[in-house]
Amino acid sequence: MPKREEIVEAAGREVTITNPDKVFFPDAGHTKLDLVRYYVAVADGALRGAGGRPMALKRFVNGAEGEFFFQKRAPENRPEWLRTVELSFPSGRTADEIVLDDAAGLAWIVNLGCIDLNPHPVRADDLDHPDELRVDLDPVPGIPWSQIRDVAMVAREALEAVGLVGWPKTSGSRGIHINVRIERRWTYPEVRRAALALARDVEARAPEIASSKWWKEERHGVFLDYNQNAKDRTVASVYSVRPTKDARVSMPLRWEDIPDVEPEDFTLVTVPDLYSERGDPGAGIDDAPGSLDALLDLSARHEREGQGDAPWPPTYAKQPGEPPR
DNA sequence: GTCCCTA
DNA sequence: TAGGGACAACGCCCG
DNA sequence: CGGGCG
Ligand SMILES: [Mn+2]
Ligand SMILES: [Mn+2]
Repeated sequence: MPKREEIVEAAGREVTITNPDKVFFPDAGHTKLDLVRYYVAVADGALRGAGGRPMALKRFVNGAEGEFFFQKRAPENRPEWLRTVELSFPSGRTADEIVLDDAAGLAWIVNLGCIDLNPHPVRADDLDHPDELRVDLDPVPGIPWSQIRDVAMVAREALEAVGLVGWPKTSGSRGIHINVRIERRWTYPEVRRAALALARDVEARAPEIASSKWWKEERHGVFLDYNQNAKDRTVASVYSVRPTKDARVSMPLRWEDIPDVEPEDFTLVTVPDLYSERGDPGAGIDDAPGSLDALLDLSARHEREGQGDAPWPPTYAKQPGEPPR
């Protein structure tokens, strides 16, 4: 019995899917081909989040329950229509990362074993100026969904206070992400400082349930992970399927729906129908890029009041003004 | 998942 | 030609 | 050297 292959047509191209019947989600029974068909069905929405941006590949070649590895450098053998862009690292090393433009690219990376999409917050034509600030809400173990949702609503108020509009989504795991479309006028360190100022403001508004502290030992409730805005960090983007038993999706939400939804409502099975019947709640994200001026003013105020930079993650060189790590 | 080498 | 092995990120700070 | 953290 030769190994079966399936040719999938997407965006006017034919993409070969090897081992289409391989079970990627044993519990739910979804195959690799199911995953490809999912992404083709929600391609416009998924590409609004991941398209046009360099991305890291997180590969689960043995399915969601298997080991994974990251791959930054695009495979040498790739279709000529697949775009890449060269990223540079502080070490001087470089990587040609994949940039998705259409559903065919989506299908092609799923064939590699990618389950979720992990784009950088920049567009391929300007790798130094993010157009997205990411508010990453990470609950510490044991925190209920109701509290995560409450912190999200506080974050919405804090964003509104500095003239910004957030676009919320379930992370597909336990948390919430709020993406903020911004003008491409600030560098990575500036966007990170803006995210830190927002995290501190949310903690000040809701000190019982929110924390901006990097050290796990000092955290409580929901941690606002400002470091996820450092250069070279990626976040699973909208409509990404996550490697959970039930194939959960990172689902864009309308703010008014947040009180009524649970993360488990959104899966590889349920989302395509929601998408075709109710449309994409994140469709307007590109309409009005915002300014970080007010949030950076808040950061400057924090600095004057004795709250300067906060710790950076491992693998980053010590920054000027950074407290002990 | 794919490539490359070897038995 | 079947099968095994290699390979697929970022790479610093602190005590 | 192990442990920090996504
Ligand atoms: Mn998170
Ligand atoms: Mn995080």
